[in-house]
Amino acid sequence: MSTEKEEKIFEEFLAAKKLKHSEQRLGLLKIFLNIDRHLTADELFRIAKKKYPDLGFATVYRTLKLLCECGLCRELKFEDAKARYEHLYGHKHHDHIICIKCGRLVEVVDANIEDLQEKLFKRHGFHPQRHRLELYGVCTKCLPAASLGFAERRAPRGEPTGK
Amino acid sequence: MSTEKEEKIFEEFLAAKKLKHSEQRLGLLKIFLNIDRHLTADELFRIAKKKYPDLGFATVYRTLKLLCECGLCRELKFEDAKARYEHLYGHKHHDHIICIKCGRLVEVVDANIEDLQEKLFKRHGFHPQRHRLELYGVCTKCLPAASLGFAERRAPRGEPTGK
DNA sequence: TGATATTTTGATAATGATTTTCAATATCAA
DNA sequence: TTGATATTGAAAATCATTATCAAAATATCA
Repeated sequence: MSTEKEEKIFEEFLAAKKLKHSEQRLGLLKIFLNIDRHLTADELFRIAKKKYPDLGFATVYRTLKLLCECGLCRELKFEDAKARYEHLYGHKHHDHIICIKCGRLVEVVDANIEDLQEKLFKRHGFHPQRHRLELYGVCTKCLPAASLGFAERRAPRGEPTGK
Repeated sequence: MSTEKEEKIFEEFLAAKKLKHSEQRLGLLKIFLNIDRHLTADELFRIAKKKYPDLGFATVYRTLKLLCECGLCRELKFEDAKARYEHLYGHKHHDHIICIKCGRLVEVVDANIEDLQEKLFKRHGFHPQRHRLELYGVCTKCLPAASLGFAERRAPRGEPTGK
């Protein structure tokens, strides 16, 4: 997969901040861009460790932070403790619907909702910066189970259940 | 302030769950209901400690969890690490606008947005459960400062700046 | 009431994700 | 190259939140 455009963005960002290019940084970016799901720092660490056996934990966190700063990555914090990261490679702005039973994640885009959010900002005299919208519900696959009386089961610490 | 109705809800919830009534639990509820802002567990702890010098940390967390379960309290997780709690005493459902400069918080209600969210749930075959909407922007008070070139200053760990 | 069983409590240790520290190594500019 | 500076991995530190546990409080029922 060609990720040159993103690599260039990252390189330029590093240069602009007078930071240094490094094997790990670029390597992590490539690996990250080629995985199309929302990863925790730990998941990315495990995957990247295969290619870079010496890779350290902290480097993953440090690099993800840089990627967020230059707009190639977005940090998501759902209802559980750990942060997840999604890259913006071939994705436009979107919000998320999360199934509270199986953890399934759907990306949604809706112009109306974006417009309305802008209006709310204006109405309260705020200069819009960003927003976060998460919809929690039960997906079709899980609905039968839910209606069989498991609906009240609580996911541990509000974490999207399952995988 | 009369919080009898809420106290009754809590008592009945405890009874239904075969839990015991206790001085601390009711005391915390009263203190919590009489503060009209979004508290962290630690803030509530410090405040309640004045009335109950022996109060322990864990009890505050435990009680807040119970209050959430019985619907008197809602846990909020903004972009920083710690959870905040708001009671639903005299408040209907609302979302939040947060100023990323000063941390000011505004509660917003908008029927259109609620409707649209329902539609999104339906469109993707989800059975709605709850949602979370947070709008991050810069409030009027902070706009002059922002436009003076401080706009790029980063709040620590994404936490709403200031107090 | 009082005895007993069960919960709750506070203090403290444990947890788990993320950050910091620091000495060794890599990168860059001249 | 060289010297200055940034990055790295490992390990320790942080910070919010939870679990543990013995003592105290509360409920049950004889």
